[in-house]
Amino acid sequence: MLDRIHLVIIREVDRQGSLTAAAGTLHLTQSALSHTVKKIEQQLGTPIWDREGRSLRLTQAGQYLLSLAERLLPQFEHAESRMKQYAAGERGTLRIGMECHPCYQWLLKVVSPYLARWPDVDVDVKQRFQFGGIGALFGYDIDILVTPDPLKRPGLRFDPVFDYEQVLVVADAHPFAAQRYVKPEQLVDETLITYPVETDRLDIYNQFLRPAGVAPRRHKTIETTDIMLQMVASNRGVAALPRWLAEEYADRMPVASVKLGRDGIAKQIFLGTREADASIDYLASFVAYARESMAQAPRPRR
Amino acid sequence: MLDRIHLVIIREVDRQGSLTAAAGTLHLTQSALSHTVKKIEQQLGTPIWDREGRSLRLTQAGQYLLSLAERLLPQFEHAESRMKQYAAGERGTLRIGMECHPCYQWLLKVVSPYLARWPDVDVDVKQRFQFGGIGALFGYDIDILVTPDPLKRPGLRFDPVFDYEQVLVVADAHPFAAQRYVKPEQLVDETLITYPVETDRLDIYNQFLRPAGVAPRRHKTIETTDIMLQMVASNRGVAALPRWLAEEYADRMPVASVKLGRDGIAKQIFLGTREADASIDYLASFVAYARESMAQAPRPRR
DNA sequence: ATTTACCCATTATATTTATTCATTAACTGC
DNA sequence: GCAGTTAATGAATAAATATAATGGGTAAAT
Repeated sequence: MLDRIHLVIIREVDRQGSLTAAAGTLHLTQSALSHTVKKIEQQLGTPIWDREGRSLRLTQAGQYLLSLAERLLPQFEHAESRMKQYAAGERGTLRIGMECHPCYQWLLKVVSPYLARWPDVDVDVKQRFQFGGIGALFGYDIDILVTPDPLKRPGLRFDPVFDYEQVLVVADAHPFAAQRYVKPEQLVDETLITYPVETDRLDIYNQFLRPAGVAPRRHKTIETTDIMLQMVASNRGVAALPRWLAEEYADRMPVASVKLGRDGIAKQIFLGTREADASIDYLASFVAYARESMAQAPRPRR
Repeated sequence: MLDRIHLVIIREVDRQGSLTAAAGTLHLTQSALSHTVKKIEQQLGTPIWDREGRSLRLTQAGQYLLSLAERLLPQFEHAESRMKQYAAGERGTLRIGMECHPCYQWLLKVVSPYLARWPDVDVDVKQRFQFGGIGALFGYDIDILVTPDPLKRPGLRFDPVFDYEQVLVVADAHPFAAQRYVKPEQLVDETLITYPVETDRLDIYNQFLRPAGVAPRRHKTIETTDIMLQMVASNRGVAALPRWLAEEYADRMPVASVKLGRDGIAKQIFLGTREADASIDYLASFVAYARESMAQAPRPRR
């Protein structure tokens, strides 16, 4: 029977590059590993590695098993840590996935009262996903997904938690700062700074530039909001961010917000959860906190 | 260490309802099971079942482990059958998921030459998904998804394989049969027959009725295409189906197709695959076959 | 060409772990 | 209360797993 330990071995041999090295990290002798490996290959009826001289290379079957291992082992590991938490009388870990760069600062505000209310729940935030946020939700890598792109799918549920307006942030000294709003065409001579994601996930492209058929002169990507705004402040480019975030920075930096188009760009942030988790109280509670935390925020039309 | 066998036990005890019964199906004695169960609960540090008299009830921890088992065990089982196929020199099993009721008949046409070309690949078709087609694809329950709703997500890839027109099928005797096309308003006195899926996945609602703000007098759902068309033939209602499918039936049943709206409703079918599987030749080959099989079909504008 | 350092496979042996048998205790329904 | 089940336990045994010691092979260094 293909067993967890076999997947562990396959993964570890792949990571370490050799049976001997893997034996070390697995606290086994090389001989022991050699034996189990031989046995499992016999049981499966197909080799997992091709022996090439003194090194191993995964066969096609082995590659499949490795991908299986990478997929299943984290779930075992998470289950075990969860059991440990049950044993210790704790409630569990809330794994939050973020698909929305600037939301991080908002998240912090929600998390802090939440942690106070649920002292025995841990919160873990992930920002990188192999198969995107939805994939992570389906794959049980995270329990909650923070995203601006909800995606109604059977088994998933998305709750809007707050509305905001996406605005253009420019230096105080920039001519746009005095305008009531900017038109798409005005950006053709600007440098646009965004987070490093595909352009078709950027609203300023989807809802502003692309419909008008224009593109900025240059497009730079920057990971962090702080650096991004420093660039904007020093007039090296313009950026699109949520208004509430821009206004926070406006207090301490020479930047100003301008509407994107006459009506502005209205956005919403959603929390995605699995319907199967509906009965987990501390999870539902997080959604409730998130909703409340921004109940007072401006609500542009949908 | 939480192991596969433990998940098997948890699942089997849940299915059988008692340790003794589970021991039977697992080919173990009751004693053996009792010992392992005790040991694993010790290792995890938390009970999996509450002993209530002589029956067991899952604790919260146990419920989590059961859901883990239902999620992971099928993957182990599939991996093993796949290994068996490698061992036998076969290529594998292509698991096709269908999210498109009437596509079944089209699929048969693609599968038959495919099976001839890949005699050592098995094909398996699934039509029910716990978390929808996308979830099944992410969760490695299927390898290919046939769907009219592609969904660009990281890690997934969708290829259009054919275009078709969605038409209204009515009885020959029906007044619509003589019209060049029907208008949405004309359906208000009709009974609409569809497959049993949510209305927001039905194009006749999304692209025809809802934009015009009308609804049919009655809405019936039927699982199978044959029965659906017999209902239509006996003038008990009208149905929306692909033109190529309707025309096949028109040869042997008194039914006719009418355009939906002046321009008709253009649709496409996509095959979804995981990008991680790009190198699996027999999988890519299926997509190629699917594409070719309908290369001669009419291509309405996108 | 030879040495050195690795690496994997094998055999026989030792140890640990899983399973069974036999028995007890506890519960359910009659 | 009794017959019929069910789960838990302890000691004995069977089975699986790990180890030590050794050998053969490969690649890089001398």
